[in-house]
Amino acid sequence: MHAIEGAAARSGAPSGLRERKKRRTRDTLIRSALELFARKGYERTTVDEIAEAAEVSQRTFFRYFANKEEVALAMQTAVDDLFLATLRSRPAAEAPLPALRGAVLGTWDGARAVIEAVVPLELFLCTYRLIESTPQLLAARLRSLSEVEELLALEIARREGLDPRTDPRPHVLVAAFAGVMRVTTRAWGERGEGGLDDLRELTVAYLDQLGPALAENWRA
Amino acid sequence: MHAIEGAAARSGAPSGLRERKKRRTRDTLIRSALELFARKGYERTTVDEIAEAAEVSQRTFFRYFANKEEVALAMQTAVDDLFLATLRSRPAAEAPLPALRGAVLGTWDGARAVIEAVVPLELFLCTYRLIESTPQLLAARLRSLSEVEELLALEIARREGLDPRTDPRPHVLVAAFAGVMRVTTRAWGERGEGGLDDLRELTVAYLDQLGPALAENWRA
DNA sequence: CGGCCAATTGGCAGGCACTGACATAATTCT
DNA sequence: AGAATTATGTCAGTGCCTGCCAATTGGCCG
Repeated sequence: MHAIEGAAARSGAPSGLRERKKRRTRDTLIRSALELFARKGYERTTVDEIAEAAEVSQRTFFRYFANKEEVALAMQTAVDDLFLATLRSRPAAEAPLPALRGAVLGTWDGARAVIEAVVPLELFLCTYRLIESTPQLLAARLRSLSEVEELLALEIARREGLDPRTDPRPHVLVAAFAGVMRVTTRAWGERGEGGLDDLRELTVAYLDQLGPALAENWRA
Repeated sequence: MHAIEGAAARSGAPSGLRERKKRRTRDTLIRSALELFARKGYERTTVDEIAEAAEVSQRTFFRYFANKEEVALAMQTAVDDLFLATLRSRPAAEAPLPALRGAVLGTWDGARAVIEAVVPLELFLCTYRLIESTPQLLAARLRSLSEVEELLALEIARREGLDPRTDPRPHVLVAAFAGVMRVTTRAWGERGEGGLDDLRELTVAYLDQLGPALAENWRA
């Protein structure tokens, strides 16, 4: 049950009053954790402190999140889910690369709402930089992204009617695309400041460099 | 001092008798660890067991490796160092993408010697699959690769006489390239069997798919 | 409304990764 | 050979994470 929620938070909850409370507890844990991380750093924050701030026991924390990393990455995972949903809603006629490009830009537009339903945007931005600068979190984030990549490749293969076991193009395309996206968000984070709008602009700029970068002669 | 060894094992050690003993201890720790991992799995192997198998104390283990992940990834790191060295020895006239492609193929040729100086090749291959299938190790591996990517981008920028802060092409190229390499080695690992020669073939096949995958129309 | 069923939570004990501090042993240098 | 440096061992302690069982809570039906 937790696995389902963790992979992709169902939007249409058929739930009653109980589910609402669980969601509130979860959101409170995320908010408490991210605030503590931003204030004291990731490693200098203990799970006990997070649980206490959210007024639950440590044991309950671990029923909502498999480990300390997961709560730190919770909002990024939410954005990833949004990205996947956006890609799936793209017109079937679109070619693979334009579909990915369009989905990513659409995601940056819609991410604000998803984020602010749980935490202030500023706190999300702080967390973003924290992940990049905390080895353990960066590792977990990259692993999470590799899972997203696999889903993206499967979706691209489905759109094109290909068997991803036979044709390597879906995986190759997604790998190259995801690599560029990582570099993009990384450069965005290093700029220190800048909101989601800046990220949108940078995404366009970097994606447009893919062709030139693969060209043989860079002086041309 | 450990940081230096960890980042890139110096080939020309100006060492005496002491350095040799340290290297022996380190190699023994790696071998003991990888054998235990292959036999019992990564999580079911404790650091105490590794230390005991190598006949040192647990505390000494942590003086050679910052954490349990690092010993599991030690051989991959050695291959990464070889890859960087191979790229640096490429002719300056070569364009970026051919240089990367040539370096990777050269690395697969030379990797055997580097590996077998420490562990049997078969054990390395086992470890490879273990990393892919162990979430914690995969995360650490991906983070390590992202550091390699950064060094690659700096080297490409240097070769082309560019400032990587101004021109995004080095980072973009390396990101796309590294993404394809990840997919390649992953597909190789999923095939279950196959040695380094098969990996070499697969690398060529996947890299040749980069252009087609980025093309607009896949039916052409 | 009362009470049963299922799900959520808390508390406790314990394993394991990892670290700092200090003592001991081994190398190297003079 | 003795002094200085460096590697190693031991010990205690913190923090992440898990299994287990008891207690509480929410949902449902008679």
